[in-house]
Amino acid sequence: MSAGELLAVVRAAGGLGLADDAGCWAVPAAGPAEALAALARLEEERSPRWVWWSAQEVLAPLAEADPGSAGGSAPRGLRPARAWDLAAVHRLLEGGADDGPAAVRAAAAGLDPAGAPAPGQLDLVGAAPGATEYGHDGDGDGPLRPDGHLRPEWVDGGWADSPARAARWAQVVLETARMQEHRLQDPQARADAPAAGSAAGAGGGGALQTAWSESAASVLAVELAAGGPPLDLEEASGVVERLVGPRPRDEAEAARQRAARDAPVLAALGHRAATSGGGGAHAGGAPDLRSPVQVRQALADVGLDLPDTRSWRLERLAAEPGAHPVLGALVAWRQAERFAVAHGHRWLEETVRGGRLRAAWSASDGGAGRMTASAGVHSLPRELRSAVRAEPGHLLVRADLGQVEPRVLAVVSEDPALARAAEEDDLYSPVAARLGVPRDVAKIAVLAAMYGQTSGAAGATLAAMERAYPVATAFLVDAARRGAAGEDVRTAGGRRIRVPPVEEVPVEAGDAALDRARSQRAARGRYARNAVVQGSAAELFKAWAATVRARLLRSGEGEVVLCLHDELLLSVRAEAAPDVADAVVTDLAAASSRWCRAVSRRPVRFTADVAVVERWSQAKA
DNA sequence: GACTCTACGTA
DNA sequence: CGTACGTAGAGTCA
Repeated sequence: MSAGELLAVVRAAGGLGLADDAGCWAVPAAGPAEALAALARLEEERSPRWVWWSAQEVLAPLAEADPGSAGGSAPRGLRPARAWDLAAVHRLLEGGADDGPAAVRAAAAGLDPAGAPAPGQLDLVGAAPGATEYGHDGDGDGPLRPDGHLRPEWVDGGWADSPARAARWAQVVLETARMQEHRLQDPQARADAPAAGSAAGAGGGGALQTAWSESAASVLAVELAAGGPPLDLEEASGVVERLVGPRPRDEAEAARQRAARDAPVLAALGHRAATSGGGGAHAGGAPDLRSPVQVRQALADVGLDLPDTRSWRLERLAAEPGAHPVLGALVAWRQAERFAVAHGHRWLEETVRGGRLRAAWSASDGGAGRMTASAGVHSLPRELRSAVRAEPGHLLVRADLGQVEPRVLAVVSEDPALARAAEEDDLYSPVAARLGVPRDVAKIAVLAAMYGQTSGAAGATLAAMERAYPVATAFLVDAARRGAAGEDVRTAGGRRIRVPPVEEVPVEAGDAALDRARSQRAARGRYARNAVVQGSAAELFKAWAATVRARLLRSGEGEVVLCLHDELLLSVRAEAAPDVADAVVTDLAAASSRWCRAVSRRPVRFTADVAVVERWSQAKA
């Protein structure tokens, strides 16, 4: 077996099931530590491409069990160099939310997903001994039903719970990967929604590359969950105290603090503050500031009739001469309240453990397949970023992709003029020259084209955009057209973006129904138009992140601690930081040119700002 | 308890 | 009548 050959693995109570092209076998292991040792040995000796239902399922328990993990917060457990994640590839091929084994197998085998066993469903017919239609199956309790679907008893886990059975389950895992591989390279299998780029749509190596990097991102997501951004708890607590006050010792004190925060706003509204004592939010008829309805009414009572109470509206009014004092007070209250509720003391207690921000990470979420994180890690307020701080002996390397979405648009649309603009460090300056408008107008026009914005200043420049970059514009218009018709689209790497079907409206329907249908179609169009760019950008980002991860894995110099759509944050040993910073740029060049070759005919330049910092908040060098 | 609405932080 | 995400509280329905 040479490096990179597929090796399927399944965990079971008494050990592991493994399968490669030569067959399947069981490896008994008394506990997770023994299982980890066995897998680590295989990684060392064979350097395979690991195949699993999901990285999460296999890797997360091993990380927990790693005996070398005591004290350290670096990634633990098995650190695979290569993976094939059936769930990740399934999401790529099919879209949708269900990426469990039953759905994955059904799609890979080209079976009707409706026939797949639902979770918890007993397959009485298939499992019944002597059932005639399955009588030819000499393996009545095997992993597969004669119709090709998985047997529900195996899906639920109970029946694969010995090393020997796990080995047979691993055989199924391997076979499913081969099926996915075939489908990835078969244009017929993906005729439902043509790919954005040319190469991926035509099959070939491009699709495999995407499957590999999406699988690597899946591994990275598990490692981010076990690691994550280092947070200086004392410093973070200081920031929170400064912004929302000291940590309350009990609920009564918390209520007093809330009342104290409310008081200035209520006073400006002409109300006496509610007396403390939790629950009595409406004392003296004062409005509940946390209720948008009551706030709007209260503002109306002082002569401010507003359509809603959004902060940007309040801020604009507050800035006017002679503005009502409640406006400024309310804006300040909103900021403090928001911070207290979303990133306050309770948040610190719940999400910081062992000096790291602990979150659940998903490698491909939402419509477009971006990485997501829970616990508000992706919406960490700027004020807290100074507390994301390198651990002793380490430094942070932060790297941002520059203008990634218009560059990605150049790739997926294969627009030669936009690709030429991407040669510049600042893509928008040649675009501005070509459009004959100032740079900031050009930037708005490009973004508006990608987001489907038609109103305001951007709308006026759209026509110029269309003349200057007809290929890119036509690409976006076509994606929007498909979306508006309720048809699926695909990203550059071939990710299927499911577009919900549009509602049919009978001709005799009233104006209101027709308006609703029109706005629904427009919304679907904007969604699809944006998703092909945003989703393709997510793929490029993950290819880059996977390349960086692989380098850090080989060198042992550090780890990825945060992925934020177009930004990477690494924790690396201090002495290695300058070299790693250089390497991240090299890795982008390698990953982006590989990605461009895989998904299109046109190379496009990508850039990154990289800096070595102690704190995340520090400016790029 | 599950759901929608409003709101707001990030990209 | 610019996209995506996660989160929280108020309010509604069952």
